[in-house]
Amino acid sequence: MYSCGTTVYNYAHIGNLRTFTFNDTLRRWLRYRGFVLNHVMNITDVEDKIIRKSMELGIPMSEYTLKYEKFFLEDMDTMRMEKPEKIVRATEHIHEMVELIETLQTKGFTYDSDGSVYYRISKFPGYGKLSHHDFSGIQAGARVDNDEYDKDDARDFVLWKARKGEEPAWDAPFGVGRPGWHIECSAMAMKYLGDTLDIHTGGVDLAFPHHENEIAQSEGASGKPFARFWVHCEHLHVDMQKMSKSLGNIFTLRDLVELGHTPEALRFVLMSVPYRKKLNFTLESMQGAQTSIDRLRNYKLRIETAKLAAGTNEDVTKLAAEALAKFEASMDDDLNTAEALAAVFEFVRETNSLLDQEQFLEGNRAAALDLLARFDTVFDILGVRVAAGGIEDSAVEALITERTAAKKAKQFQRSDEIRKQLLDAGIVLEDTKDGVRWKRK
RNA sequence: GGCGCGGUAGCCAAGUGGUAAGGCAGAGGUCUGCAAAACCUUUAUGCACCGGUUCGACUCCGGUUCGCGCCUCCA
Repeated sequence: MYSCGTTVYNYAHIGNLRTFTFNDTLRRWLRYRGFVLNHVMNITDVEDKIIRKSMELGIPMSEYTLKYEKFFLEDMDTMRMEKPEKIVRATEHIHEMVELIETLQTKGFTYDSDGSVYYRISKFPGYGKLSHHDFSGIQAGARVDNDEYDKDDARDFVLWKARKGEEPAWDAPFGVGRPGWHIECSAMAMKYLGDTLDIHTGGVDLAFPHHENEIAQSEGASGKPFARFWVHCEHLHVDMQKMSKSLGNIFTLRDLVELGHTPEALRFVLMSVPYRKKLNFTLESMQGAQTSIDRLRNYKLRIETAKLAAGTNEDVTKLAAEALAKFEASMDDDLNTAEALAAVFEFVRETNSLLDQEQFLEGNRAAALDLLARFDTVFDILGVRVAAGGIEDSAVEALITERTAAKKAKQFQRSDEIRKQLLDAGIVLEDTKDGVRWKRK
């Protein structure tokens, strides 16, 4: 599997993060179903914006890109995304790109213009198939180009850009310069995954022209189908509109954390809408997501700690089996995460009621926990990360013991004091009929 | 203009020829020394509008309307 990664010229925004969370969901579900993955994701670390910004700052391009690559990988980690088996940088595969361009030259798919090399789209009949673009009405050379490039056809795209000024460049048989964006993915995908990949993913906006161009390059060179499946993640919108600088509605993970939201809440929001649908992001939905996560975590805690009567309630066994079946069927159905989530919530509500009625028995505990564990294999939102330097579990337990004693002696002032002290340390107490339960906020 | 997506309760949102999942918010309740937390119940005679097909349509067909995206870099 190959995924178009990010261009490291700035912090990733939540739209980028949606696509990578989708990659992660797909990864995890394939693994859940027993597939062994070889997942490659690229990092674009040479490109117009990067060159311009690093030159403005007067620093080497790699210094600039490494900084944002680091932030990006940190964000992936914070969002609990699994790392692809390989993460590859464009600048470390210039040789492969040059070779691919040479192959295309030999096969007559290219032409030179002012030291740059272009792909001649009219040589590739299937162009436009993936994105349903019909170019039959466009005549070669009909469009009046701007001055920047001298192309024979508006559709043609650059494979190798001739060096301009002091920008970073590499030697190649066709002149000093740097690779075009599209050739990066073709070269790296084929190097690690062969001529034909099983799955190629990316954001919808990449379908045209990026993926269309990848197909033209790879299939032009190899003569074989490039990808068996193309899977595109729809965009995330903010308040019904695409994020853009002019609208000022771009959020990064760091922005949300500063507003007091958790990364898990974002993960939940991103996963609550199937990848193929547009997702309308609102800050209100972040709040709702957190409440939902807390509810699931409370349920898990309840199942783990409740005092249960011996025996097994077959109705619960049946409910758990049905919930798991629905969860798996939903995920199998083109990763319908919304339905999968619904299956779990339904089970939680039903079994919470049974717990209230003491109909949930000791023998049912394992099945419920197994469902949650399987759910969390994919969703990964139940585990709480303990902040470094936080209060130790044993200290919490000791204070709770003291508080319980104080309560028994009706020293409510002291018990409330302890409750407050723990709350300040991020520990929430819950008095239940089975005793005191606590959790980290 | 070309191609495509979508309009489902206050909000987010699944579904799809057989009579509306789920979450959040709201309302009511249970528990409790008080709280907090938690839990439960409840919330769309109707799925943008009009017409058609059908025993039956939110779901199919035709039309209308509104919103959005791609067609240049973009996850």
